[in-house]
Amino acid sequence: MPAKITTATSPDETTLLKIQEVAAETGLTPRSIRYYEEMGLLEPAGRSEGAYRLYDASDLERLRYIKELRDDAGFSLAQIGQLLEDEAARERNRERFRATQDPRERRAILEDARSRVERQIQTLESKAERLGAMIGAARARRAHLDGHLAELDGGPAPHPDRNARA
Amino acid sequence: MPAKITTATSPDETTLLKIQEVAAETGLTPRSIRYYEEMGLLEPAGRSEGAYRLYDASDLERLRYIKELRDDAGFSLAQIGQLLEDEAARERNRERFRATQDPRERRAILEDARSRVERQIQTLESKAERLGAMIGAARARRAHLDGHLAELDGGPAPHPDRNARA
DNA sequence: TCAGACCTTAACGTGAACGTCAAGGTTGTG
DNA sequence: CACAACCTTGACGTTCACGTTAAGGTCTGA
Repeated sequence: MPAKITTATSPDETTLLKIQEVAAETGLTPRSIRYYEEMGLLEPAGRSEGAYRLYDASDLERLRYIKELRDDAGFSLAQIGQLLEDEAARERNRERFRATQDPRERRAILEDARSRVERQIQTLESKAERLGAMIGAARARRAHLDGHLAELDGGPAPHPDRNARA
Repeated sequence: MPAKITTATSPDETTLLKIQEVAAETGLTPRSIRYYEEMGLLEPAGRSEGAYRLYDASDLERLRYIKELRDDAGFSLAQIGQLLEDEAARERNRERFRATQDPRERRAILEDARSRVERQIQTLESKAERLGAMIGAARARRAHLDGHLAELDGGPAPHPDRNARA
């Protein structure tokens, strides 16, 4: 029997992984995973009787998301913590939402959630925008080179400015 | 007289700045600028008689580029070093290009330069792509919330899936 | 010419994000 | 039940990207 759960939320015990398995699955190291927990970025779904950390599918998802934010977006763990905190608030709001029937309250909850997501989008988009500008500059350099290459190929008709986007 | 130059390349002495001025201009600290030099990311255009570092316009440009790569793209200084090394190779190629008349050699130089820029673009684009995916996911969440809000507004006609992009 | 603001190198300090090692407990397979 | 392979919690080490301080040289305006 693959380890009993001490937590209440045990959806399906076959889906629970030990830390090294999670590491293999996510490409993180066990140390990093523990460190993220230490930094408050996640809590394992449960613990075995012997206090082994046990992770479920949503934990994996979260860890992959953390890795994306770290590697792809280049955020610090502190920033990631902020983003995930907003995520957590979103979850709590879902509860509050289901708990009430009052449309006015529901609207408030939804709008709060929306503003949080909006902020995340803003954060990501500003990064993407600046990255896009850098890509644009690089493409311009490439276009310039292409112009010179074409110049070597055909006649010397530079027509100095074409091919702005890929 | 604002400091004599010890280097051969002195295009216009009025454009030369001391490190603190460069710091104010670029938003970096003097320490960071020296550290980047230490890491081989740039050399000041010249030195004063008393060995003060003196920077010209192209140095500022380079430093701003470094800052962009660091802050916006989130690259490590090592990665930035790679990108700038390619940049440097590009410059050397420009010299080699002007030095020859042979179309075959010119073509080779241009194509080498193009492949370097292409690599830079690939690096940046892969980052932008993954960032874009994350933004897409966030937008989907926002759309979901918007759906619920509309549901509260008008009649309960969810139509669950619209508004994929901003 | 000289005071004060700036610069130099050298060296040590710091926070983030882990790596690594030690000492011991847990699991599950033979 | 033995035992290898995993896990636990410390605790200390390491790398990166600087910050800070020390001891001294340089620049410039009054």
